[in-house]
Amino acid sequence: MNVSPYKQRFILHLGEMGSRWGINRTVGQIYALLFVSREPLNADDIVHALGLSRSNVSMGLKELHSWQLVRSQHLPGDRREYFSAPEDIWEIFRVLVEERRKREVDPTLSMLRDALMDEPASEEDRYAAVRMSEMHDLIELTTRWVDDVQQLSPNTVVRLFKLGGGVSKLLAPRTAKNA
Amino acid sequence: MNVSPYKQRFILHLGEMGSRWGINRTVGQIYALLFVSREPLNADDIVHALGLSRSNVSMGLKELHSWQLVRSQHLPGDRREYFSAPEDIWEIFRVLVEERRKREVDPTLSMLRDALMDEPASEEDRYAAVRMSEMHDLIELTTRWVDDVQQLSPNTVVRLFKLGGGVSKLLAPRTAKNA
DNA sequence: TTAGAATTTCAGTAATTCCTGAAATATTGA
DNA sequence: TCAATATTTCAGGAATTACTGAAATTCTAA
Repeated sequence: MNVSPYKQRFILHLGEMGSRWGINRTVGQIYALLFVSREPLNADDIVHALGLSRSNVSMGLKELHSWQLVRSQHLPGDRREYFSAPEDIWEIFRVLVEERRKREVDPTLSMLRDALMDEPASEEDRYAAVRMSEMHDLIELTTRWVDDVQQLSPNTVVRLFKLGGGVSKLLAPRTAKNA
Repeated sequence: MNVSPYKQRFILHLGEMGSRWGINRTVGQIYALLFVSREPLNADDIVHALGLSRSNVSMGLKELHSWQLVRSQHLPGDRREYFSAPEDIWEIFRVLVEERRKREVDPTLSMLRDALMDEPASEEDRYAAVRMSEMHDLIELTTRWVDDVQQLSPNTVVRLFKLGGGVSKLLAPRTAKNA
């Protein structure tokens, strides 16, 4: 169908990358198509643009919805549902980070928390406990920081990120307390 | 075989999570086992501990090696190869971030760079170009920042992360130039 | 060199994930 | 309410990925 070669390249790439992420090829393609489309699309538009079956598109949109990566709306005088990716790239980024965390990090964090409640029964297990708590603490530190930064405005985040490693100069010199 | 229930829980969990990451269950289990083992293990140890086939363990270790997540060494008077996960959790974290970036982000970044060299041929493509460059810029900003922070000492990173959103107070007030 | 031990490769099978078409369900304008 | 249109569900087949055992290769101590 009529997807320009310009868009096509992007769509095919995100489809391939999809499998390296937790999503499959067609879900990646559907998202890519919506991302570069100025106007919202209905399911049949997507079927024709990408050559997928109607049911596959339905399932793909459902999955993207569960990731909160697509919005749906109705156009006046048309009873079909129209889909689009949110405009704001920062919003997209935020949602993506949050959803990946929910799926890939949180379960491990809570499993570690639980497991560390148990008393290790042997020397070996004591070592395992140390390792697991190292992992726990690192994950917790990182996710807390991510939560915190999510609260800042995009502008602040941009300035912060541009500062890069230079930010360390702003930190108070190390003391016995926070060393 | 003799993996304590304490460790078992952790190993099984990381196995399941493996599939949400880019690795499969057995690779996840092998890594988990090494991570909580004080002593390096040889391939047969792993076979017995996890009940996998010898060839599967061999392939799994190879994959972990390609991720730079395991080290191998030889013990005196034993010609078998012994495997371990690096001690330093920060080193592990750094490697993980770097490898995932290499696999999941860099290909997209360079694809976007390439694609954006082409002249969009229509109004539609012009919109696609804007979206793609938004994506490009955000990825570049983020990965550059990650590179930068990787240079800091773990201690500095901990202090920085603990600061969380509070870091914004340290930034110079917004000016016309950096707004 | 060579025999035995350690490791890797690989073809075939098992398991999982993906995708489709058909049928069922839901929605809405008349 | 009904009929037309839109959407979802789902069983089965296609495609992909994971795993195994057997054979090939590599390594090393004697």
